[in-house]
Amino acid sequence: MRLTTKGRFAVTAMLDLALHGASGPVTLAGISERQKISLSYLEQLFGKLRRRELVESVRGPGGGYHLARDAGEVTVADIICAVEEPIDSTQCGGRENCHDSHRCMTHDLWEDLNTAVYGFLAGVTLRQLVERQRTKPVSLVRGHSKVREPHLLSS
Amino acid sequence: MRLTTKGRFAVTAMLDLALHGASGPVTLAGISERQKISLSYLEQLFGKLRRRELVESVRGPGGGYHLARDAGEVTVADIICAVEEPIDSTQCGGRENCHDSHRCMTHDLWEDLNTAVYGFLAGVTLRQLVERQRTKPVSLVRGHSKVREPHLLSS
DNA sequence: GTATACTTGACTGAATCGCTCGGGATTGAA
DNA sequence: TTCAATCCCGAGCGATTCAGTCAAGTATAC
Repeated sequence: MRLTTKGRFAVTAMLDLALHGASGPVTLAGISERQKISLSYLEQLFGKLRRRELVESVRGPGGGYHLARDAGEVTVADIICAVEEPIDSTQCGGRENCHDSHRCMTHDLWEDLNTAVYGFLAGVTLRQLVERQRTKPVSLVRGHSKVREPHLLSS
Repeated sequence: MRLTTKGRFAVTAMLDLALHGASGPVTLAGISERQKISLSYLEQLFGKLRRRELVESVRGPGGGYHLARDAGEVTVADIICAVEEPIDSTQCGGRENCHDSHRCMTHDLWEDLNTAVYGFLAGVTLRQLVERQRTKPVSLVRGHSKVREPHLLSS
């Protein structure tokens, strides 16, 4: 599990899709304008999201994208895994080439941390993000010194 | 908060340090050999770890590195933040250039996810990893019990 | 003095990131 | 039937980061 701005773009775009998807397909041009993400870059990202069956496309005029599943069935982990390059999590590969007493220490350690982070993000659904976005209208930027929303953590 | 193999190398190296630090300073050459990480690359990583005051160095023959604090006071998040490049978490920067109704949606969303992941990793200490490594079969890191204040994650 | 070990900085090939460009293919509407 | 909107796809590009090398230091123990 890798975390870069690429994943953030994808999550942002999916959230936009969920927010605007009520009235028919959402165009990438719209997302591009609202979220200030390059249209061509969005096309790349949505190619991956479509291949992972997180979104479905409607071609032709009036077309666009819509979620392939209910927002409650799509997690942040799904989205990030769809677009991020896979990380090569092992150098010993769980195979033969680690011999000494610290065999696979690296592997186990990182795999566990990885799993934990993944599990965390897999507990956050798009629906949660949508609701959080709707109930918390935008005012706070800097004054946000509060502890984070508990429902994001409890997963 | 970015997650790549670089952070994994650093965590692995710090864990090795914690495991072997009982009998004096640990040399990078030793870590390199045990963990199969390039010595020169370790030098770079430990330069950053030292500047962040996570480790201290002892020069000369018999020298090496040791933890600057108790293993229970060093978290995985500390280590990763020390070596990973900072992610530019905003394009609107919380400033003027986001005008429409979705102002800062991106910013808030990602910052919250970021904070949550950070908080999770900040709940895992080096000591926990050491103990888990020593008593092998213990299941998991999952014990991030309490919510933490998200003070300084933005940089 | 010399060997050991940390310290620093420049550099490099490969990969990835974020993005552009130029073309397609498909479809609804005029 | 034509046209425009929209998705689809691949090549390529400049910048950055990754992971690592190389070459020089400086400090210290012996």
